[in-house]
Amino acid sequence: MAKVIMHIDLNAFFASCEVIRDPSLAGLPLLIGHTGRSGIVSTASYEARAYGCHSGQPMFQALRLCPKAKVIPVDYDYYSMMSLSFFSYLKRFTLLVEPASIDEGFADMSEAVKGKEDPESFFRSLQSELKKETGLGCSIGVAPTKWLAKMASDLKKPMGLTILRKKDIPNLLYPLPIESFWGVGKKTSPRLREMGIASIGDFAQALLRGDQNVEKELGKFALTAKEWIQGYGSDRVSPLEEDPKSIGAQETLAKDCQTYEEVELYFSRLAEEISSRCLSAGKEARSLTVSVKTLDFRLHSRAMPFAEPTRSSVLIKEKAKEGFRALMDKLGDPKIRQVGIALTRLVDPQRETVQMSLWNYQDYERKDATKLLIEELNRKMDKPMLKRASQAEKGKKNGNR
DNA sequence: TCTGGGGTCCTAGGACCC
DNA sequence: TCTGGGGTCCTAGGACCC
Repeated sequence: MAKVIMHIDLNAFFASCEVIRDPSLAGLPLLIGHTGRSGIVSTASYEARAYGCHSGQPMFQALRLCPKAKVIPVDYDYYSMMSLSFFSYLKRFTLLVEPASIDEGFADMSEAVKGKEDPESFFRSLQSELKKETGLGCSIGVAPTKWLAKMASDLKKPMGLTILRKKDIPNLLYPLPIESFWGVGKKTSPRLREMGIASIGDFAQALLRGDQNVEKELGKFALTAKEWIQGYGSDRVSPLEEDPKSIGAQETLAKDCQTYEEVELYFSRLAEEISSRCLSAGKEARSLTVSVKTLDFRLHSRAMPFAEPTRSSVLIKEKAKEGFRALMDKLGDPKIRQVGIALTRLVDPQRETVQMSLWNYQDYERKDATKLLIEELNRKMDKPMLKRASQAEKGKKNGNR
């Protein structure tokens, strides 16, 4: 039985939030974003979009297009609050709500629409009630899979509503330019165009006949895309929050730098920040990745394992410094415009005792490894923890998959 | 005044073990 | 001494999304 998946996307979310806070901004061209040397537009209000402004654009370019636009700095904490009230509104209809980002999400409405004679007016009123209650406008896509729902919600903006059935795919999606295929970005679309694929319909045909060039270009994604366009993608809405796989922060430098001394303050800030976010997430990191962006906008990175899992800002900064030096050495001390640190290979501190020791083992000289491992186990582990952890390991090995 | 910051997933290649 | 393949773990870089 086909599910009823809704994708709901808040229109010009940051700008809407600002208008809600200060209604005198209504109807004005607004640019929400940072203004510094490398500021970009996070969100442009629809009035600003009429001038060609859009998110991701350098702020100075947007201002050239629309000099009278009002620039407002991003207030992420406030938008996060508004986002929460948006998602709790959705939960009135179903608990199967999956946030996809701060301003969009999926909801499994299969139960909610059951027995409704006129689903369209049901979604229409869901939309207008949200607007009435919170001031937030949204576009809604309804379809049997998440990908189709996402594509549907993009079809009409703002305040759009599109119900897309499998049989509507050729009519509604095939005519769209290849660029609007979710998952095909600005690197892949020109390559597809070179192969004569200009529309989603062309793309679908190529995938369905198993075009070798296209498959080679897309790799594993070819199979996924083929399923999506046939209406067979995932329809599982999972309300449970996933564990983060990495926690990182980066910052564009006030001016281009070359030495560690010049960027040390940035590293202090970044280390503090990710350390505290790691604590909030209840995680520790087994590795860290330092990255620098050179003047040609290329990103270079260097992974550095910790001796044992940590979230200490002191250790993070120390390790980042080491990695930075190694990276700059390898690159020949280029000028850089951005630095970043990310914590990776995150673990739950309480449950990782055994793995932690095994990890340490890899860090030691091979010849001493066994001895050190035994010492480590004796020193670090209380017996019950050891028992629990090894049982968990056993369970994992014997478990499914 | 050229182009942010938060992520996820994929790929290719290397190290190491059996 | 040479050859070799499979599997796992890790790294660096890139594509994509909001």
